[in-house]
Amino acid sequence: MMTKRISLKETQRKERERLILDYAEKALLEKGYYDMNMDEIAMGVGVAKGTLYLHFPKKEDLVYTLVEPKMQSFLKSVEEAKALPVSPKEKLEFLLNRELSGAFFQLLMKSSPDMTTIFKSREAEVNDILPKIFSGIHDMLSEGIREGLFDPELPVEFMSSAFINLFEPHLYKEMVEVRKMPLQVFNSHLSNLFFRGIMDTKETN
Amino acid sequence: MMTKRISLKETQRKERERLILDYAEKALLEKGYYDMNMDEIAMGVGVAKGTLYLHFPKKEDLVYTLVEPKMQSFLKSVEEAKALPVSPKEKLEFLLNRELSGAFFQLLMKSSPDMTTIFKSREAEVNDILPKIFSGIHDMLSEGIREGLFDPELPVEFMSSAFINLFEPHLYKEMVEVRKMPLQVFNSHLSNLFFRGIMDTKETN
Amino acid sequence: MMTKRISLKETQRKERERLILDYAEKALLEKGYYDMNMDEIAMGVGVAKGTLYLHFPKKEDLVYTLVEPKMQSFLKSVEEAKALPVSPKEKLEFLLNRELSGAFFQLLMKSSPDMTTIFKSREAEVNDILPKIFSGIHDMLSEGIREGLFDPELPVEFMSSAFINLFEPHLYKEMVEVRKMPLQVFNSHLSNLFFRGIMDTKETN
Amino acid sequence: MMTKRISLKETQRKERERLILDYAEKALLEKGYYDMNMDEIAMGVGVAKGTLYLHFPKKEDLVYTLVEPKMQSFLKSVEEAKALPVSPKEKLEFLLNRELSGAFFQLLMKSSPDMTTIFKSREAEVNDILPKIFSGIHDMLSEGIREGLFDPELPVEFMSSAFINLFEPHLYKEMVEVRKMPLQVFNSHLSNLFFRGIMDTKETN
DNA sequence: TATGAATGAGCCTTCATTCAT
DNA sequence: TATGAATGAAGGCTCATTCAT
Repeated sequence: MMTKRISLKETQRKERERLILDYAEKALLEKGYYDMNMDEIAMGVGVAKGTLYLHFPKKEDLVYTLVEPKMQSFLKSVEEAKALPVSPKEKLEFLLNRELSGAFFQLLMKSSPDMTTIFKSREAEVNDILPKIFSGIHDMLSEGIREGLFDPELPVEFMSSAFINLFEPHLYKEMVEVRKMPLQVFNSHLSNLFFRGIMDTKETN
Repeated sequence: MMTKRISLKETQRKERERLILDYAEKALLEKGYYDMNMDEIAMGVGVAKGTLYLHFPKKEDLVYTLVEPKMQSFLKSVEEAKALPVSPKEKLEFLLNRELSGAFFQLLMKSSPDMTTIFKSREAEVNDILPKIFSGIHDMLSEGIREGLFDPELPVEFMSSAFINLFEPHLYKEMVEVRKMPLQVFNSHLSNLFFRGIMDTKETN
Repeated sequence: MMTKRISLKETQRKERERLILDYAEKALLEKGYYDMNMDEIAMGVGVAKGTLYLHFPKKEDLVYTLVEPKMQSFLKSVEEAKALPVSPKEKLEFLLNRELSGAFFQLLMKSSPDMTTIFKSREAEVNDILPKIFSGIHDMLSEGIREGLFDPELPVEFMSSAFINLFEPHLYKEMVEVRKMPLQVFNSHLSNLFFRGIMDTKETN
Repeated sequence: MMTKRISLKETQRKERERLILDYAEKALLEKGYYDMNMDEIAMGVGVAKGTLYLHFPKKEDLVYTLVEPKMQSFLKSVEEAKALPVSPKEKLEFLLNRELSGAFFQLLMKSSPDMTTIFKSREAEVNDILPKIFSGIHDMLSEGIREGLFDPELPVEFMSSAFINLFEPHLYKEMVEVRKMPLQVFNSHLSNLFFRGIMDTKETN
């Protein structure tokens, strides 16, 4: 019974935290880090300002809490992709499929000047995650080159940066959310575009 | 004589405005909209803070004045490209070559949440320029499809968004500024990647 | 039986109140009124914050409850001293001995600007106790003057303020707590210093 | 003329700063560090809150700027006293005369728990001044003992702490400000009290 | 009765903008 | 016209106090 009550409270706490994070994510995406303010979030969620600070000691922490699991999930997908017993192209396609609609968000973040502030305050943690993501992708591309699938004249860094760019949310938003292109179709277009782009075509010539 | 003096003053005024805009551009790129502040810009340019407000009534106006000519120049390039008596592919390559190193900047801006604020305050003007840019690109791509060059299965909007993404500054920065890849090489990789990606390859199969 | 249970509860209540007061006293002395906060006290005592408010409706009340018995005890000592069948000098020495190491604390309080806030909220009570303390000391000093022991040229108010100053905790802290001077020695130095200072020495000349 | 204008502005600036410091000193003495707030000071001085921050970057700095010159002036008096070609007793009397009515204030500060905060933020500077004050007084007292004037049985630290206590503002306030005892008379009572207290009286016995 | 999550007033500080000189 | 001191609205954060459980 004691346990039940505790877990009830804990549940409510998590729920509240979820509400805050959801609202904050929306605000962050719409307004950016600086234009979203703690008052407005409190209002939006329907709690007092102080309550936010029970969950997140700083504004930075709230935002980082938002971003961190997305980076983690992305990293996890990268690692799963790498471990698949398929061709590098299929691995990367798996990754695109898995992450395009969801967690790509963090990469938007990385490009925003706002995010620099946040990431600076968590440098150690960020430096633990992001490089792993990049090197995972790098590995898959290198593998593809070694196997003669991808164009050896394109530097791997070029490919990986271009690949990362695919997760940039504007294209996704425009095509899937605005123009209602089915996600499947969007994914296949995107991977076609990219893989035809990096394919080693010399044998064809 | 009167005219001369005025035009002298006017010249000085323009010069100063140039200095302010140059410094502000650097600051904006390095720190983003919120972390660049008017004090710092005044200091950096070597004028008093009040002087900034003689040139730009709001911080927003300063930044918009920064972005606007870049959009205009981009639009001009689009129109020049369209008018060239060459294939659509070559038109788009011309555009890439012309704008990659310079004015793509504005598109970074557009993606940043900060910029939303700025653009909102100038909605009318922005809505006059941006759609023309997109439709210009759209036109060249459609032309390419009609001529059987580009894959008709890829929606034009998809192609154009992907094309716009090429100007996203991260890839450029990483490859050209950090890794010192020559701009020529970078351009050719980029256009290879893109055009192989959108090429109509059915005949090849 | 009813009474017994109540008194048991009452005992526990008092015990807890004691714990709170003890912890708060330490915190108050170390950090002052504003840097000691209710969270920290609750934590330190091992009760919930709300519990503090069952005992003391305001932070001010907690602190006043701390100070008040010390003033009372000091007053009691003054009255005992007055009633002793010995010389005024010995009465005052008794008072020094009795109170130096303990309750002088409240007087530190009085000098701190923080305490002003506290005392203002309890003006009536404070005005009932402090004047009695001062007049008790005043009486002993007057008696000593009348008996030709103390210098009649020194105003009594001067003597009494100087005497009160002896309880100022800095000297005590420095000598007894930091330099480990035995309390006996400290007391005798202090009373020597004071009484030689106020002694009527004309007859010696 | 240029110079004149500059010095005029500078004069006004100093005047304003003086007003702020004066008001802040009153507030600090009346309410203590925490109960005095920047809003109230701005209001009281008749400037906007932001203006305070043109003069003092932090609340702490404002208060420290208040306290620092008083410590410096006290130190200067100590050094002047030491250099006088008179007896140690007369040196210390000179110091009492000079500082009693004015700058002793800082020592009140030192005892207040609030001040701890301020001093912590300026540890280096404070540690440069305060020890010099104490050692200067210490030297004069030691000199007096060596010359057989002061009681060699009283530890010098005891004497010096007691001497410092004389500057404690309560006695002064009560006698001079409340009871209107002339400063001269107050000083002579005080030094009588103290010096009779520490005098070496063995030869008399 | 005891708890501790929730509250919100209040404080310090920043910075775009104004305006007297 | 150019200046830069002055302004004050707005934001992040703290903490005494309340109240549902």
